[in-house]
Amino acid sequence: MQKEERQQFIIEELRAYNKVKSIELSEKLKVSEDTIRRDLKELAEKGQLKKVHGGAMSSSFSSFHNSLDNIYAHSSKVKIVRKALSLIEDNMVIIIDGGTTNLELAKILPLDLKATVFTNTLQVALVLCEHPEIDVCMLGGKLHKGSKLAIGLDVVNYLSEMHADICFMGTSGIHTTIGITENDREEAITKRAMIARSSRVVSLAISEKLGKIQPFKVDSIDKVHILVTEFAPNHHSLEAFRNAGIKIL
Amino acid sequence: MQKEERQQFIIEELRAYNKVKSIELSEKLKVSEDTIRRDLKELAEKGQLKKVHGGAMSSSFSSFHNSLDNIYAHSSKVKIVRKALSLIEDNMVIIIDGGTTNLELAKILPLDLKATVFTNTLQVALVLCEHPEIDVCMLGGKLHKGSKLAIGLDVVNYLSEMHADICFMGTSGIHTTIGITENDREEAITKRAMIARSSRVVSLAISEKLGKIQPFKVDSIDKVHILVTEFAPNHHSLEAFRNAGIKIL
DNA sequence: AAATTTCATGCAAAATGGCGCAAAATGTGT
DNA sequence: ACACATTTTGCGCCATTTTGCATGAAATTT
Repeated sequence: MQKEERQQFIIEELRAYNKVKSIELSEKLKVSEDTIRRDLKELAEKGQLKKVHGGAMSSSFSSFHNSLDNIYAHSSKVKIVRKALSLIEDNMVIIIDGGTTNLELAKILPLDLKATVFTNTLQVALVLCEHPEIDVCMLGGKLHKGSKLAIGLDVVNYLSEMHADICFMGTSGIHTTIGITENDREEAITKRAMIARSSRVVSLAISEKLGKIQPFKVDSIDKVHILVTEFAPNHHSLEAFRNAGIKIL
Repeated sequence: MQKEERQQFIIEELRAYNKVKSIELSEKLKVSEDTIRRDLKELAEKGQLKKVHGGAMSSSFSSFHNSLDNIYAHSSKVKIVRKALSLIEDNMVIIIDGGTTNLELAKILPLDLKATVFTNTLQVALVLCEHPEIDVCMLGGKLHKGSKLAIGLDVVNYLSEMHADICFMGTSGIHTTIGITENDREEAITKRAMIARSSRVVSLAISEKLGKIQPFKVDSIDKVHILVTEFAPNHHSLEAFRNAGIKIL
């Protein structure tokens, strides 16, 4: 990957998210942070972005905020997806479900990852289109407006004909005895189908979802193999899940 | 392998990937890197690409030149979709295909329009999610990265089970005798399926697509019922299409 | 205040670019 | 068919660019 291409990518990231972090860029682009820093310096001199501690932001956006962390308020989700990244290897078949945490996962995937990804959410699909080595398959069907994801019969039908190595589940509620729950019936059914077609099920859940119960049951707790939260694995509130036989990351 | 042939190949690679590396070209073309360098130098002097360290990039891709003629094209697209709007009524079943013009159409749809819309493009689906009265159905399948739309067997299968009142076709090339053509085979097949399942087919085409021919045939010209361009309906360059029995808007 | 993270600088290794030259290929006129 | 000019190509040599690492300073967090 040459310099110009990298810088082009940085500009695009900036257009999309108004902010970039040096570390994340270096992970995505597989170069050292020094190189990223040099890129940012050059682009800053050309006036194409504004450097800030830890990264850069779109120069037009900068007047409103002056710290990256204001923009990165969702840092617990970033923590989660960083950990989840370790579960992904080249040539996997991956299902990525809806939810903002899963969207963060898609954004942080290395640019050169080779994989086949099935997703029912529009934004995840859009982000993955930027990855040249990933085969993206959109699970089609009636769209749920709020969450911008496809749900219902069409998705379930499609899923029934396939199999994935790993499934990253968005989580509205996860409870040690009740299991996984959702607040929409069709969404619950869709998730259940995803679980059924995956060798491994990973639940990405910010801590506020732990112990929460939603109206519609997705599946029992033993279907979840791995739980990833922003807490350290030995955190006390994860005790019950560990006892339920779930691997904690 | 002749020089011209090589340089042609480089241009094509550039069109496909927007970037090329000298080493890879020298391997693919079985010549020394020096030769490639000389080719790139010549092409750069002719303005057909932009040389960068380690290879070259598509010159249009990098700078604002691109965005400038986007702005120019944008105004004609807005003209087109304004006219196309008159074709839409409440409670219709609508297919919206890919392309930037169709995206403009989606953006301009009245917020209170009641309709069922099928689309295979991610951005159109996202825009339509903001419309509370529109049932949006995403046509799923393997995604074509550049155009961010679902193409291929899955889409065709899904279409075969439905029927729409009207279909807004993105247009890469439309020619009075050759018909509608596309630059991707699967995209062509997908469009053909859309046409087959719609009572009325509308081609939204900025003038530069008129008379253009792409490698893959979608369907014959008599499948198009209505043609919408930025020109006034009596414009001379639309004469041939009117004679072909197409209604001009 | 201490610990961690990020930044700047210098440096060396690796990759890439540029130039001249000679061999090979191609074109041209007789 | 032959000699000669022109173009194209590959190689060697060296300059330049790029990159990663080490070190210490600066900024930020705990």
